Amino acid sequence: MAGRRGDTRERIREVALKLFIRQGYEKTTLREIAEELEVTKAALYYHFPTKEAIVRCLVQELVALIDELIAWVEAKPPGPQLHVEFLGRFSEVVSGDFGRLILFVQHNLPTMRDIVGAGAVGERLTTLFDLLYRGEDPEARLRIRLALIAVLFGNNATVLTDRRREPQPELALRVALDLASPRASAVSTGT
Amino acid sequence: MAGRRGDTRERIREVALKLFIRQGYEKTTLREIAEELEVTKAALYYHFPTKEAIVRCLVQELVALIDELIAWVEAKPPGPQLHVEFLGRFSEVVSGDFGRLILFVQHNLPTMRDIVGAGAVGERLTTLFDLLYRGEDPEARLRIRLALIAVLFGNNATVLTDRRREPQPELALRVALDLASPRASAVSTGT
Amino acid sequence: MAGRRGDTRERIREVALKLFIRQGYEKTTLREIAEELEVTKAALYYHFPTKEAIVRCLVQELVALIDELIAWVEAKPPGPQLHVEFLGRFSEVVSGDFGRLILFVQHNLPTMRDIVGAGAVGERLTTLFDLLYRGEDPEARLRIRLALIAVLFGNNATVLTDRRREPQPELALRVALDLASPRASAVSTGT
Amino acid sequence: MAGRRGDTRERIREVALKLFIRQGYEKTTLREIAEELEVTKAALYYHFPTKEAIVRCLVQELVALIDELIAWVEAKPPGPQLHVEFLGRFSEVVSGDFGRLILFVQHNLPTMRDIVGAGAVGERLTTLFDLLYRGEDPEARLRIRLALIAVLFGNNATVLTDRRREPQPELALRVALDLASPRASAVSTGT
DNA sequence: TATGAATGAGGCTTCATTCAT
DNA sequence: GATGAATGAAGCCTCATTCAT
Repeated sequence: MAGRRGDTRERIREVALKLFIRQGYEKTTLREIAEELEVTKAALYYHFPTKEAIVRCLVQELVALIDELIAWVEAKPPGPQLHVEFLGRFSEVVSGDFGRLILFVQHNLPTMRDIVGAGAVGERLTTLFDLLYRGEDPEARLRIRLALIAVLFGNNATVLTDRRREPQPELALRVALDLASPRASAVSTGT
Repeated sequence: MAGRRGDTRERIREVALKLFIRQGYEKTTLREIAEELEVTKAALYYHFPTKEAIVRCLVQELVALIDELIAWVEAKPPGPQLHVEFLGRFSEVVSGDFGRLILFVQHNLPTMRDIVGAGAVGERLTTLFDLLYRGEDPEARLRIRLALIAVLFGNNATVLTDRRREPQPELALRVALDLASPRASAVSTGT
Repeated sequence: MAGRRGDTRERIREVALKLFIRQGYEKTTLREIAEELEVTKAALYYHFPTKEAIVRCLVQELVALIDELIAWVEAKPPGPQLHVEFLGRFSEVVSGDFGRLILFVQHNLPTMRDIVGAGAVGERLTTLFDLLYRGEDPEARLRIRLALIAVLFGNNATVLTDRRREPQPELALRVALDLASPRASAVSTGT
Repeated sequence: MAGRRGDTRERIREVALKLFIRQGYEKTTLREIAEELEVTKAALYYHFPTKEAIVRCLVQELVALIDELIAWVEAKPPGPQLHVEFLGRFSEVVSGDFGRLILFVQHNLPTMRDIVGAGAVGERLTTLFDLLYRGEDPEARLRIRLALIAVLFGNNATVLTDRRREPQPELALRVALDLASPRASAVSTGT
C-alpha cells in the first residue's frame, strides 16, 4: 500500500504470469488478477488494452531474453568450448524470470499458437540453435536440445519429471554438459 | 446415419483428443466437437456426463497404457539390457495412440491439474521409472528420463523442438539408447 | 420384481406423487422417476403421454375424491349436525391418499395454475362449501374453511406448522369441531 | 435509463418477488426478470451472484420482518391481552410486504426446502409462537396458529380459499380474535 | 412393454469488454 | 488512474420428448 506507485503495470504482469502458469491462460480470469491486486477489473484496462495483450507482453519479454542469449552467443568465438559456456549461462538464466516464462509457454501451448502465432518462440529458439550448431549434424542438434531440456528439468517440474525429488540444478547441468560434449562414441558412429 | 452403430462414443473420444491437442481443452467447445461429428451437443451428453469426463476418460486410457508398460517391464528380468529393450518398446508405442495422449497431456498441463489431480500421470510414470532404475543413482534416473524425452521428440513437436525438420524417430532412438547406456564415469570420458 | 405385472402405471403415479410433494413438479425429472422405478425414461411414455399428464391424472384423482365428498354431503340431510359429521369424515379421508394429494397441490401451487387451470381444485372445493353452508353468512364460511385447515394441520406439515411437535389428529379435530359449531358468542355478534 | 440510479437491485427484488409468486421460482427465468426490467440477463449477475441468491435475499427479508415481530412481542408484557394486540399488529403487517413474502414462501414450498433449508422460516415462526404461548397447552398453540392463518386468509388467496369472494380483512381479524381468546373449557361451551 | 440413442429448446452462468463518472 | 454498472457473446448442461427396434 505504501511505495508502490506507478508500478501497477508491473504488478499485473507478475500476478498474471503466476496465474497463467498455475491455472493456464483460459482459466485465469481478469477478475482473479484484479482481486489479487486489490483493484477492479476495469483498472486493468488502463494498463493493458486486452487480456491477450498481457500474454503478448510476457512473450515479448521471453523473446527479448532469448535475443540476449543470441547476442551473447554471437559475441563469442564459435567452437566446442562455446557449448560448454553456453550451457552454464543457460543454467543461470533458467533459474530466474526466464525459467518462469518458459514454464508459462509450456503450460499454455495451444494458447500461444493462437495469440502469438505458431512459432513465435520456437522460431527464435531455432535461430539460437542454428547459431550454436551451424553446420552440425542432426544428432548434434538433438543432443543440444536435450541438454537444454536437462537444464530445464533441473529447475522446473512438468510431466515426465520425477515428482518425488527436489530439483537438482547441478546434477542437471552435469548431465547436460555430457550430452552436449562432442563424442566419437560407438553409438553415434554405428549404423 | 450410415453404417456407424454404437461407435459414437469412440468417435467423440477421437475428435475430442484431436481438438484438445490442437486447440487445448478450454478453447475446444462441445459445439465444435458435436459439429465435427454431425450430432447435436446433447448427444455428447448421452455418452459423457460432462466435458471433464471426456478428459478423464482420455487420461485413464493413457494410464492404462502406462500400466501395460509397467507390466511389460515387470515381466522382464532386470539388468542393463532391459533399458535397451524398453526404449525400443517405448519408441514403438509412442508412435501410436500413446504418443497422442502424451501430447494431449503436455498441451493441457494446468487443465490436467484441476481435472485429474496434480500427479495422476506423473505418479504412474514415476512408478515406471522406479521399476527401471530401482536402486540406481539420481543421475541415472535423470538420464533415463531424458532418453524417454528424446524418443518423444522423435515423434512429436513441442517447444524447444526444431520446427524446421521432420520427426526422425530412428535418430531419436539412437541418441536415447546412448543416453541410457551405462558409462564408465558420471561424466562420460569417451568410450 | 415378482408379482408386479401391469401395475407399472400405478407405480409411476405413486413415485411421481411422492417426488412431486418432496421436490416439487419442476425439480422432479422423469429420469428420477424412472430410476426409482428401475425402468428407462422412455418406458414412462408408454404409460403417460407427457409429464403434465401425470399431474393431470393426480389432480383428477383428487377431484374425484372431492366429488365423493360432495356426493356424501348431498346424501345427508342438511342441518348443523351435518357439519359435525362432515368434519369427522374429512378427518378420516385426510389421513389417506386424499391428504397426500392435497399436499401435492399445496406444494405445487403455481404449477397447478398453468397445467390444470387456476381453479380446478378450488372451484370444486367451493362447490363443496356451498353445499355445506348454503345461505350461511361469510363468517360461517370462513370458520368452516379454517376448521378444514385445522384438520389438515393435524396430519400434514407445512409452513406455519409447529415443526417441533408430532401431528395430533384428535386435537385438531376437536378444535375444528369447535370452530365449526354455531355460536351466538359476543365476538361474532359484536360490531 | 431515466432517473433510476442505484435502485436496480431493488427493482430486481421487486420483479422477482412478483414473478416467483405468480409463476413459481422454477418457472420464472432470469430472462423474464431481465426483460421486464429492460436490462440484460448479465446485469442481474452484477447484483446477485446467482438465481438462488435472489430467493435467499427475499427469505432474509421475511426473516427480518418476523424478527421485528418477535422483538415487538418481547417488548410487551405477557398476558391474554397480548394475543389480541398481536393479532392486530399481525393483521396490519400482513397487508404489506410481509404478506407477499409469505405468499412467496407458500407458493414455493419445495424450493424453499432446498435453497434455504427445511426450517428457515418455520423455525423462526415457532420461536414467535413460543413467545406468545410460553407454557400454554397444545390446543392453545393450535388455535393461535389457526388465528394467524385466518388473518392471512383475509388478505391472500390459496388453496382452500374461497375464490369467489373478495378478501375481507376485518372479518378475518374478527374470527381470529375469537379463535385466540381464552375460553372456559377446551371445547367451547358457548359464552 | 420397453429400451438405447438422439434431439431441440432453453436455462443458468461466466467472461472480456465498455463507458460514463 | 480508477470504479461501478452494464452488455453481448458464448459456454456448459438439463430436460422433456421422439423413434426405430
